[in-house]
Amino acid sequence: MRTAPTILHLDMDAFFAAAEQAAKPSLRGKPVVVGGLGPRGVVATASYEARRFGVHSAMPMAQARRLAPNAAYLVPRFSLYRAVSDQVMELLRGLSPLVEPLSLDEAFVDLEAGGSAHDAATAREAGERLRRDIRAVTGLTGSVGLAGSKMIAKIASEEAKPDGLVLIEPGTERDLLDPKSVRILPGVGPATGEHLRRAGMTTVADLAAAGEDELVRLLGKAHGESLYRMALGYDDRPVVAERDAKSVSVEDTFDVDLHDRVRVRTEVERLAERCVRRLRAAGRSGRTVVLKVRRYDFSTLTRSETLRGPTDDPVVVREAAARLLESVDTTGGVRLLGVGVTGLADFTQEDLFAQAAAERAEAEQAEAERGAPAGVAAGADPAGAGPGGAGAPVGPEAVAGDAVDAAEGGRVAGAAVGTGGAQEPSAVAGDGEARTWMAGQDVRHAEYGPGWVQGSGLGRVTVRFEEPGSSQPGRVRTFRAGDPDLEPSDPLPLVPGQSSWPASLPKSRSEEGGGGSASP
DNA sequence: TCTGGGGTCCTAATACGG
DNA sequence: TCTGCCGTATTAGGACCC
Repeated sequence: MRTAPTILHLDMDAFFAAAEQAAKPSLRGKPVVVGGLGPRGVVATASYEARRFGVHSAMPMAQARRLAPNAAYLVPRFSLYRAVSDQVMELLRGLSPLVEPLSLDEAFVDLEAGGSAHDAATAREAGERLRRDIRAVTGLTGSVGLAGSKMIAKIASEEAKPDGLVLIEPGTERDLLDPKSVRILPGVGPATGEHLRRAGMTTVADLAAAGEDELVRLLGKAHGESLYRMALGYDDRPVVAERDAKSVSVEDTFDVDLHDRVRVRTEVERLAERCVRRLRAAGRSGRTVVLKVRRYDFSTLTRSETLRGPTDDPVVVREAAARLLESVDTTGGVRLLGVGVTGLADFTQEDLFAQAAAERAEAEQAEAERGAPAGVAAGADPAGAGPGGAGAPVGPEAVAGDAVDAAEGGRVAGAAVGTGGAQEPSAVAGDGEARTWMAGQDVRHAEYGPGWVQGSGLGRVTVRFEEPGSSQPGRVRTFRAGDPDLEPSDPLPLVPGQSSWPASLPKSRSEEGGGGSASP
């Protein structure tokens, strides 16, 4: 808590959707929905135009389509959002070295630590200048909250949306908080909100009036105490620049529940490989392997195993995940599988070789001691099998809607090496063969230049030829899906001629980017 | 056509060494 | 030797966030 409103919270407005609209002139002013396009997809971001139809994030895509049948439905392109996000974060770091990113589109900045503001007037000035700079560099709008604490700054930026700035003078926090729903406080979600409602508390003022003891009785010590402080507007959490990740995980929801035990096992192995690839890319290793299974009825269970030391060996993680799967009942069907690693450490290569060897030796010894034939589980699957051995390729079926797999269809093509799925390379095949085109993906045509996929199916792909700088909607043309003149391309800067735009987007990051919904 | 993916943090039960 | 207690890990689950 400080006496000057020098903590800034920036929240980009409808970020994914706004970036798509900036990239695709024909979508400006129209409802745009970004999210998973598979049968089990959900909305990641809806443009303000789409929100008017009642579409909002986390809504099942099917419901969104019913509400706004004429909106543009696009798969997320994380490479684009990351590039824009990098530009924005760079501007924030110009204000202060103390920048705490919360996600691609949100961050706290400690203006005081950066010397860019010391009172309300200078803070407001810095905030307005930031908003102008963001618009100039990215073409997008962001909302800014300024306050003496993180919590209030975040609530202020929410108040400022869209495209505004709100400054809360320290000392006036409770005027802002008191009438609001308990749900605006961080940590109060659907469950806690309902809990509080049943206890007769719906506003923040109700919480403050109830007192700390009552909240602790209701919600437990940690949650109750922190909630009481928040309700009074007390929050002295500092802005923290760098925070190391504490876990790495990957998961896939399947378009149709998996029933085949063998298939479940191959999927777990694929996920383990993907997880390790991410772990290694981050230069980390982990000690605890976690398996996550969501069953047909949406019940979720996790199983974990802690190793004797951290590892980044794919064999070790895969085998641990497979062991964990043995203890899970999957009859009835599996909706989602996930593999994660926690207890992260920075790794050293030597340790890991030793670790893997020790791990295997120990396992074999254990088997031997039990009198079981050595290495039934371990030996059955030689290390060489690799990702290629995993699972039937996901068949991109033109019929049931395109967007079968990972978010970044287009760019993934350029990075097929890094992405375990056997299906992606199909997009990179140069000729005749049918390719997977994802709604929204960037392409370039040898004759017509840059454009984006408007739709695909039945061996055809429809492309609109326009780019961020175009002043009006571009022409639409349809090609054979296998047209050799058409190829995936990287996103262009939203504001032409930006020197801060990554010249070549980092291919190695392709592993992230959710939406991965694998066809059975 | 119900309900993504990648995280963090908290709690409670249980195990274990002393 | 048995029992109680304490602190620490491990494991599982759940709430929450974007």
